Amino acid sequence: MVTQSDVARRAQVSFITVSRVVNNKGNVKEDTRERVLKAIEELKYYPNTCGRGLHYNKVNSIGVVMATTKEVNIHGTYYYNELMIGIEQACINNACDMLISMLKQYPGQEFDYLKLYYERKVDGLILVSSKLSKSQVKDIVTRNIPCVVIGERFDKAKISYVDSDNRNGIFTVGEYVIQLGHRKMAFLKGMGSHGHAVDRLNGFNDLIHKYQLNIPKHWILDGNFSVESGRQALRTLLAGDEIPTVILCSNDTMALGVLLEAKEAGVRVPDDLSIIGFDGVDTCRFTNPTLTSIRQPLIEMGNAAANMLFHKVKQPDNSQEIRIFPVELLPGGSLKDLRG
Amino acid sequence: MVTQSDVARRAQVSFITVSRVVNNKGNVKEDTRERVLKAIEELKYYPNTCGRGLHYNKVNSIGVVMATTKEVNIHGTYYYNELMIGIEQACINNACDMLISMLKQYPGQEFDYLKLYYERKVDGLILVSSKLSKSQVKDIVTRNIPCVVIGERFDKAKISYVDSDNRNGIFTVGEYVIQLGHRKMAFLKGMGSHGHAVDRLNGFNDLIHKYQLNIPKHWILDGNFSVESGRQALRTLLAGDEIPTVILCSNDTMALGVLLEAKEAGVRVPDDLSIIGFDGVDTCRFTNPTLTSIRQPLIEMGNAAANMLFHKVKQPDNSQEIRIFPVELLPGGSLKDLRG
DNA sequence: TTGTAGGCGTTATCAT
DNA sequence: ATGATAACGCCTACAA
Repeated sequence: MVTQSDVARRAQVSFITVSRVVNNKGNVKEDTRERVLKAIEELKYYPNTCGRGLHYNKVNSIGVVMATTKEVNIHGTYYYNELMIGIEQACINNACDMLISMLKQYPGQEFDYLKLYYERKVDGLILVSSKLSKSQVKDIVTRNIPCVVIGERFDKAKISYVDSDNRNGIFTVGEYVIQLGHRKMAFLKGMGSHGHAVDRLNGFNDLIHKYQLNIPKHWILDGNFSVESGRQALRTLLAGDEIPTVILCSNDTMALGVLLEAKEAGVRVPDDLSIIGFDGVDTCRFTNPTLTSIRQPLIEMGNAAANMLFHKVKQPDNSQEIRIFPVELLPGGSLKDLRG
Repeated sequence: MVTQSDVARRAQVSFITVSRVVNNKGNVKEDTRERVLKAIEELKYYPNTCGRGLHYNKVNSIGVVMATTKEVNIHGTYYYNELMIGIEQACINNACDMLISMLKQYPGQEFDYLKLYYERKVDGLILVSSKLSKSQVKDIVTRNIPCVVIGERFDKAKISYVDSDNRNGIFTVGEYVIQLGHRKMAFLKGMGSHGHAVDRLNGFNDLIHKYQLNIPKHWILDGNFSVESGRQALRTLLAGDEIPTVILCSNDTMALGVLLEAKEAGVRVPDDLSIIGFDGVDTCRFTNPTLTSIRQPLIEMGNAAANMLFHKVKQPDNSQEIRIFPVELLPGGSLKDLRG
């Protein structure tokens, strides 16, 4: 490894002069400066992050933490990927690298969201869909740990977060669907451990209350965000004596499952059944019919979270910043207008 | 920040004893050990990566470097994402974090592939589709820098790499297409700066030679891997007096562009024109007709590269390891059988 | 303008 | 079994 001392020896100066040149401090004769720069170039000297980090207590990386089990591929999941696109852009603008935590969740074990920061592997954290424990929340607040959560809300603790308006989104889209003449609506839930899945379900319940919809209990279906659980949901619906005119799904992956199953079961979409997804993944545009969905601005959300984080890293305080992003209907062929 | 000294003070021992406990060295009385562990727990002490890194010259992260311009979102690109899924799995198994380089490529400037390693931000590098300079190659070899390249080949220098058999893949699929009765074939190129784009073109040229195909020059089309360049390619073809029966595209994104443009231009797929992509992206399964493509086992490739890298990190040497993965035809509705 | 001394948090070596 | 000391590479404060 090439150190400042190596450079110093070659340039015939003391290592401290090298440090000055590297950090663009003044007080170095132009002559010496050039000799040092030449030596740096020749030896390919790079400042050692550990050495620097020890001093500054900063390493110029931020961490992205997603509490998933070993089976989930972060990079194979649309939701995470879109967020990362936004984070990525912010990192580029802040000349900062992005460390992905490979820590995995195991049942019955508290997930260590803050590890990367405590170890000083990163200067701050983006916590995606994180269920923080009371003690973790307390640590973040009292120790001023720079972090921003995406997709979970903290209304009691002063933790900054970014989220989309899931509840209101489902509600608004639901109202629109009702205007199109639908009353027989099914809802495919996501995993209850995810805050946004809960919010979406709540939005649907809001709808039921406001419009006094009479929805059979078994039309509120359990799902786990997978294609297979979408297929299963449709099979469950078909087993009943009546089927709804539309099914709202808590994510697109499940909606695609419903669509695939419908094709195989001879259910015509949208004539026999309308399908609405949630997320607005690329694939929506290519299915037949195209998939109507609800789009969250994930890229912007990731970007906003990262920018908030960079701000915190520069000026650590325990102020709480909150940003809620509206969702929008992504029109597609899988939703039928029942009027006229 | 909580240091070993803090723990030591609380546990009434010297900081060196704390170090012993943390690293599971022997020579600590069970009694003291427990006192120390308790203090660690209470104070939430975590070893500082910088401090450790300085000593071990290892930080337990590997770097993934993709030389792209600012406009490209790594996490928005199927090719990179699939590779990362494979890398991700290997990282999990090796309890190692994954640092994504946010260094960007600027015209007329040599890309600094090795920065992350020289800075000791990571213990080794995965270089994706990297055009290394002579000097970089030399540095890697002489300094024993642990690194593995994906998607570019090094036959003169002892640099380890993983690649798919692009050339032979296009050739083999081409032979199959010919067996189906096609002779009028167009080819949509990728950017010449990418080694695999060149290999694919070479594979097509092999085909032309072996089967003495008489392909008009303007059926070998320029492309840049984007949807738009796919659309443009079809417009170019349609402007000619004759159109081919099939177009082989250097990636799926362009093939999707051709498909979209065909729909708008009233060209029936596959009756008027067969389309074959390359990559096997998810979207292929959802288009109408489904897209025939050529699949590279990107996940396995990423995984193999990462495992090779971990091996090198553990035992640095300048041995060269090479793995070439076969590609396979991904059947779809966009390829017509012209026989009978 | 340049150099010396000390410390950041950790671990290895050597002493006690 | 435990502790003191030095070293890793770097930077700040002070001295020359």
